[in-house]
Amino acid sequence: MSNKERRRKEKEELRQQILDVARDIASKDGWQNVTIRKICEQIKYTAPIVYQYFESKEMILQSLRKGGFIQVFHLFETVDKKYKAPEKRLFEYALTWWNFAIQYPEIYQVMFNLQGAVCLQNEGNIKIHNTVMDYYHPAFESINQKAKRSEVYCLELTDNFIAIIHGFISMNMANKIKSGNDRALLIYKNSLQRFIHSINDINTKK
Amino acid sequence: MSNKERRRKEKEELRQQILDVARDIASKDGWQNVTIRKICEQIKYTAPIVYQYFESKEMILQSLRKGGFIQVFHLFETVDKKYKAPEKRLFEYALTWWNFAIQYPEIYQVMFNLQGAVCLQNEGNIKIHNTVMDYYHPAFESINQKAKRSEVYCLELTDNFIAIIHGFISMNMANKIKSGNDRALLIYKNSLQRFIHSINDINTKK
DNA sequence: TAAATAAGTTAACAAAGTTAATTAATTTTT
DNA sequence: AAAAATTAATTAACTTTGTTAACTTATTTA
Repeated sequence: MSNKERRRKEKEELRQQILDVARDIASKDGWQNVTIRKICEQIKYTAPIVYQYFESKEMILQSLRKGGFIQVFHLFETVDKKYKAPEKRLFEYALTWWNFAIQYPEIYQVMFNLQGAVCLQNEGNIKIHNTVMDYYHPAFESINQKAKRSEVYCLELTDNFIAIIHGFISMNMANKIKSGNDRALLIYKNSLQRFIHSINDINTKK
Repeated sequence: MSNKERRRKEKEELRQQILDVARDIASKDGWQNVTIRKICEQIKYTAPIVYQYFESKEMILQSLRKGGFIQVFHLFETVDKKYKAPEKRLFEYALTWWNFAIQYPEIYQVMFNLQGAVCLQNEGNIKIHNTVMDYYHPAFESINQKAKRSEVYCLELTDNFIAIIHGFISMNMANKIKSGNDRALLIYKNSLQRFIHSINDINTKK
């Protein structure tokens, strides 16, 4: 019966391989160039095999998206363990996010429908974001602790925080940071500091 | 000879019609569903005709992108005429941008490779952004006037400004604003205020 | 060993972008 | 005004893509 076990493992591995190859092609040639047949070329099988593992091409992307969110979530947890001060945490969430996007741009693209990575399924169906992982939460908590204001207002700050992060990252991804690519991270950090600082001000002035 | 004139005009009109129909389909069904054949169905011609007007499908998108940048640029000029105070201008640029994205999401998508509008041609070839129109400039000027710091630092603030704008808009476009869609604009405005405010602080504290 | 199941391949479809060949319409030239 | 040349448009066809159906080959089960 370890035969069956082995089979299951092999299938699991092939599934993973499909995901890996898709990523690999995306990272080399962009998501437009990820095709079922190219994937199959690399996994040494013919095209219909893929459909034993994924209902459709879109499901491959979706799986990668989900994996991306889970991974970021775990990175956030690590930050939570390592840092306690809310402003430090906020800063580190943002750095984590940035690093993730730099390290795995293809995944970031598929997570946010950027640069030709189209995967509509969960526009509207935001379950993945809201239930599987709520990537807002850690940031929200920290802003909550720091701003000491109404929940509504903290939610607003959180949206603001996310917008800065996502804005910078996607601008950087599209090469639209004018200050130059080498300075991009520095500028990002300064902007974060400025934002976190502005929460302080609001607080102290109150 | 007014025959030739008329012909030229007709051609110009058909070209424009192709662009309009492409937009129309994108706005109704998303960019994934914009196909040459569907465009032709609506302009009452067969597919190869399109290639007399556009080298490729990508060129259609590119033309729309360019048009989008030019339009935003003109809107910025209007703001410049209407408002003189740098902080007011900054605020109005951002509102202009937001309104544009709300009014023409398809165009915004094609301008920034969002939501499946893929048009790579000018990744790298940033000429359209830099020479045809330099959408950074109006914001940059105002930040310059307001912050009264080194050029490098102002450029940095500009990047920050743009990141907030683009971050909010694309988050909103992807329905990721947690505070709720109706509150999105309000939150956006507050965030802008917070940013503009933070420039002030830096200034006065110096 | 025969029957049932699983795994994989080949063949084929439809839709998409694109190009070539061909026909229809118009303009130009004689 | 008729023939030649040019322009406009269509049909046919090619390639690539996602996807499915039909078929073949292996493997497991009885």
